[in-house]
Amino acid sequence: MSVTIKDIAKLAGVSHTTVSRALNNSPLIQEETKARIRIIAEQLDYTPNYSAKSLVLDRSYNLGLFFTTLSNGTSAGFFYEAIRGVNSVIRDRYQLIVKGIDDYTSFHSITKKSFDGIIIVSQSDDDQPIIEHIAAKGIPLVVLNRPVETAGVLNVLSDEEQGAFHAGTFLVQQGHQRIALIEGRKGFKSAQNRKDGFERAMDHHGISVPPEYRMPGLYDLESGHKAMRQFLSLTDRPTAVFCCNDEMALGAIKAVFEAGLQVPQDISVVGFDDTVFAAYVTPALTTVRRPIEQISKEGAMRLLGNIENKWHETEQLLLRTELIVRESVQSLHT
Amino acid sequence: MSVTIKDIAKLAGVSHTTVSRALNNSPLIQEETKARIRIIAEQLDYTPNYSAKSLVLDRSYNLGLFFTTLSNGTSAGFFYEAIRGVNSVIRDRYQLIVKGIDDYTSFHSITKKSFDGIIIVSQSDDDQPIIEHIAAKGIPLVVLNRPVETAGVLNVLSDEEQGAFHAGTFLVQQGHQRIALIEGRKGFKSAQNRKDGFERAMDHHGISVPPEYRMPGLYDLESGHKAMRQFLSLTDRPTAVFCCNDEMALGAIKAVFEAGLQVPQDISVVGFDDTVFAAYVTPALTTVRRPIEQISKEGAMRLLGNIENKWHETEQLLLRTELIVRESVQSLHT
DNA sequence: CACATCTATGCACACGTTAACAATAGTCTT
DNA sequence: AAGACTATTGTTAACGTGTGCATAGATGTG
Repeated sequence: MSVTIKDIAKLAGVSHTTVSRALNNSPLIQEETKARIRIIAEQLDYTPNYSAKSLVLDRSYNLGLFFTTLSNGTSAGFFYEAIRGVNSVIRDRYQLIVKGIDDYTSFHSITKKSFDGIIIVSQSDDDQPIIEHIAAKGIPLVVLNRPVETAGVLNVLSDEEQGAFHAGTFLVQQGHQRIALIEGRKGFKSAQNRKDGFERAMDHHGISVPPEYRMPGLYDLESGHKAMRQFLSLTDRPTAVFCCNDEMALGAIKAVFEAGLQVPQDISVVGFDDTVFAAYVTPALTTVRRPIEQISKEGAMRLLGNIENKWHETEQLLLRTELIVRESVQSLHT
Repeated sequence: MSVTIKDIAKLAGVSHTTVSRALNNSPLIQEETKARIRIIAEQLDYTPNYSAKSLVLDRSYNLGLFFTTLSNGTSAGFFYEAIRGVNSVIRDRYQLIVKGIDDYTSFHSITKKSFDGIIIVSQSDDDQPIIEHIAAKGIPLVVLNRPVETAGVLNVLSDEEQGAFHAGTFLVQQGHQRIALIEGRKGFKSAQNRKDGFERAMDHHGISVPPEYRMPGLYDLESGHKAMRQFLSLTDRPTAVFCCNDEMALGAIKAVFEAGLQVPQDISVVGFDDTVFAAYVTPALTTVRRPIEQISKEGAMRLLGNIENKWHETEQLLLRTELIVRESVQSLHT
C-alpha cells in the first residue's frame, strides 16, 4: 500500500540495500547513485516506516514527558511552560509523549524499547517508584523540579527553599511581625521546600508563627480563599500572608476584598511562581519567580546529551529563584 | 537482551506462535496451556515489543494531539484542559503525542503508519493545509474548536458566536450604550466568531460601535491592558468593554485600576472562556463559559469510535456556551 | 601480468510479532 | 470401522529496514 524502499529499489534498478544506504547517506554508495535514488524517493513521496526502523535499530524515537498528575494539583501555567520548554528543544528529533504518572496502573509497559528517554516533572516523593523503575531499566532519565538522589538520574530544579527564605525575609524587612502561611498541597515536595524556606526565614529573624497562622492548602484558588477567610476571622489577624503559590495568593486576595479590606493596606500577600497573571492582578503580586521554562529546556538538553553520547552526568543542576517585588506587600515602616 | 515470545516458548516447550496466541487470548489455545504460558511470561517480566507489533499489525498505538501553536497565543488553561480531557478518555490504549503545528516544517512524516488517529485543536484557518494532508492520507481525524468542512473529518466545537451574542446582549440589557470591543488574535477563528457574535448583538439592539471603540488584541494580558488604556484616554470613553478572552479582560481591568477608576462602577468588563481564575479576580469576572474539557473528551471519544469501528460520522457537534454573570458588569438602570 | 587493494553493490539474514496454512490426534457419524 | 470433523499446536512466511559478508569490477603494484 504505502511506498517502501523495495519499491524505490525496483524503479532504480538496484537492491533495497542500496536504497537503504543511499537514503541514510552511507559513504559506501556512489554520489551519483544516491542522487538518483533520492529523486525517486522524493517523487514517490516515500516516508520511512518508523516501526520497522525501531525494530531493527532498537530505538523508539519517543521521549516520555511525565507529570505527577494531569488531573489535579498541577497548575496549567506550569504544565504549559514545561511542555513548551521541552518541545522547543527536541523539535523534530523525537516524538513527545505526555502522560500523568497516576494514570499508570503498572509500569510494566515502560521499557527501553518504547522510550529512548524520559523526563519526569516530579512534584511528589510518591514518584519515587516510577523513577526507580525507569532507572533500573536503564532508560536515560532526567527528573525536573524535585531533588532526586537515585544513581544515574539527571536532575534539574530551582532552589525553592531559598526563594521562600527570601520572600519571608522580605516580609520581615518590611516590618511585618505577624506573618501567616498558607501551605501547598500535602505530599508535594515543593510544598515542603517552600514551607521550610519560610520557616527558616522566620527562625532566622526570631519571629514565631503560631499554629493559628498556619493553614493547609491545595495549590488552588479555592483553598487560598478559604485559608485567608480563616485568618481574617482571627481576633489578632496577621499583617502579612505568605502563600505557597500564586493561585492560592489570588484566592487569598479575593477573600480580603470580600471582607471589605484592602491589599496591601490592611494585609500584605506574597505568592510563589510568578505565573503570567501575577503582574496583572490588582494589586500586582509580589512573588518568587521560578524559571520553569529554563528548567525544562535545560533538562531536555541534558537528556538528549545523555541519549546521544551515552554519557551519564549525574550532577544536579540547581537554578536560582528570584524575588519579584510588586505591590501586594505594604511596608510597615512609618 | 530483553525477553521475547521465543524465550517464553522455549521454557514452555511450545512454539512461539502458541505463545503469541496465548498472550492474545486466542480461542484456539487450550485454557491450560494459556495459563501456563501466562505464568511464565509473568515470571520473565515479559513486555511485548510494540515496534514489532506495529510493523505487522499496521497500527502505531499513537494518537496525535496537535495545537495550532505551542509558542504563542495558546492560553495555558486551554492547553491544559484539552490535554486533560483527551488523556482521560484514551488512558492506556494509546500514547498521546503532543505537537505544535507550527513546529512542522513538512507534513511528510505524518502518515497512517505513525498515527492511528489525530486530534487537532485548531485556532486558525491556517491549519487547513495540515487538515487536508491528514484527511488525504486517510488518517482518522477530529478537529476541535473550529468549524471545518473537509469531508470525513469529525468536528467538535462550541458556539462561540452565540456566546458572544449573549454577552453583548447582556451588556445592552444592563443599560449600556457605549460599548467597546477588544478583539482576539488576528487569524484565530475564535477571534472572528466572538467579534461576529458581539457585532450581531450590537446590530440587533441598534447600537453602533465606532472605530475608536475597537482595538485589536493578542489574547494575552498585555494587549488587553494596552487596549483599555487606549479606551480610557478617549474623551467619551465607553461604559462597558467586551474582551474576547479572560486574559485580556484581566489586563483591561488592571488598566482601569491603574487609572484610579473602578470596575464595574466606572467601567464594566466582560471576558470570554471562564478560565479558572475568572471567579477569583476582583471584581469576579462576568464571562462566557466554553466547555473545553467536554469538547476534548467528546472529540477523543469520537476519534476512538472512528478508529475502532472504522465508522465515519461526519456530523458536526456544536456544544453550547453559557454566560456566567458575576460582578464585573454594572447595571445602569437607576 | 599476476596479485593485492579498493569501490560499489547485492545477498541473505536479523529484529519480534502475527497469521495463513499444515499437521496431528482425538471424536463423532453412519 | 472408515471417513469426516474438531481441537490444538506447529511450520513458515510476512511486515520494512539495516548490516555483515560475499562479489565483481576497477585500479594499482612490483
